[in-house]
Amino acid sequence: MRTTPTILHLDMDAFFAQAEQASKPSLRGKAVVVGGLGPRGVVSTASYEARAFGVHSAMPMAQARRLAPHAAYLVPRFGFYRSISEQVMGLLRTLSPLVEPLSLDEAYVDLEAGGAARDADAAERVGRKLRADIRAVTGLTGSVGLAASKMLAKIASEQAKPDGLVLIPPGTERDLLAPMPVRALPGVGPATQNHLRRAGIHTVGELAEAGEDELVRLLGKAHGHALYAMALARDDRPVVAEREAKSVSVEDTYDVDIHDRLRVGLEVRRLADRCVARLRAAGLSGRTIVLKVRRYDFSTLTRSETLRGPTDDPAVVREAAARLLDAVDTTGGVRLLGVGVTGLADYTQEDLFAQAAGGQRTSPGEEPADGTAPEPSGPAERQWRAGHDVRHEEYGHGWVQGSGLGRVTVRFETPHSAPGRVRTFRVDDPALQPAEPLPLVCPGPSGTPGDTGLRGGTAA
DNA sequence: TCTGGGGTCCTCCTTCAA
DNA sequence: TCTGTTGAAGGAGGACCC
Repeated sequence: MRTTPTILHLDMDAFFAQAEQASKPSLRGKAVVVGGLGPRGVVSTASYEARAFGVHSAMPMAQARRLAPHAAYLVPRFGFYRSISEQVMGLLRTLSPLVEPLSLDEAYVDLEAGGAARDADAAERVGRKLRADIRAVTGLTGSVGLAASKMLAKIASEQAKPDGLVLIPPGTERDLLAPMPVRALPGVGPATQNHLRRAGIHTVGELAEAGEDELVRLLGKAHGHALYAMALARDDRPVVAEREAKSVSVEDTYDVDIHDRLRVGLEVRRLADRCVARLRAAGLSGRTIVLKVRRYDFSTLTRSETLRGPTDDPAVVREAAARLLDAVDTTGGVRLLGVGVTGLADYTQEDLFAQAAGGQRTSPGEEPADGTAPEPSGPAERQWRAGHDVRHEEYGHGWVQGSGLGRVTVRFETPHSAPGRVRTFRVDDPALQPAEPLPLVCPGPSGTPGDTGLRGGTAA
């Protein structure tokens, strides 16, 4: 492991919620919850104001509404978040060629590889400037952790949140980790925590004391070894810029359980087509088709079939998925269906199976650019989704605050306006059209760096 | 309370061929 | 010819992450 804190972990603060607050002045300082708004939706991100009510990620939306009934509830706009993410990742790549994105709002950077920093002071300067640049370019805040390994850099950024920077000086790692709960370590979830609790292990220090053999006995070989190393603050994993996808999948949870076997078959077919569209868009094909079924009682099963060769043919994937479905009992109803492809190969490779099948190819519909599921087929009536941008011929730019009963409510404001007024229209009002999100920062000669507050007791 | 969607990795079991 | 061993590959499920 290196001896300088030159691995940087960036984590944007409550990213989706913060982006929505930045684009909607009336929501600033208010509780905002982003997630699925259907009866079975869960919270993707809650703003810090919403977290004060106990709302957090992965919580069922119904529970969030009980805890924070006055919060703004919005559906995610992945296309919008992706465009902000690309700006942030661009800034990171100016620091080093070794940037490892973990998601839209998180990444590791190896500062040493880019020559951006060789010691603690330089690393901290780079971290401060990065936070200022992110604020100037995107208008949003992110937290930075700096340490000598990926694990510690991530723990540092967690401590820095929100809107801060924490550097863990090399040599202090074990003392810092020892009193922390085992859940602070990456890879320890509720099940592992329970396992360890039953063995009387609650903190990272106790984990280290337990010894490697005991952890392997409790948790299995891979997990035991890995956890013991982390408890001793040992982590040699390099920052990896390019990661190849290992699987592609799509799944849908239905608002109401599906009982009709015919309908289940049709949904599996649709999912297979969507999965192949994603596969092709990535220039991939795959050998193993996976069907996922979650039943009415939340029990989940998967069935898979490996073909003789890789395919990206929708007909082949549809047929395999249908065969797998034949072997699944769906009486009682299903709440989720999914289709995936693993065993991926470059799609330039010979597609043996498609050839064997006669090579007939159909063109499934492309996924929307924002990666969300297509609208359910139904009446041709336009759907106004909460939080999405619109433009009105007379009133200008705004966003959908809510819709129902043939009416849509729009708040007219932009990222740079004062909080705007609300007006209601018929859902089919021709003067109202969907619109693209507006930029959060006015393009100007140069941005004004924001607050570069440094927080955390261990900060140098 | 009632649990999304898209992934990765690990473990355990079975089958099959050498 | 029969039996036992071993390793790879496939298949299912679970835990975890954002």
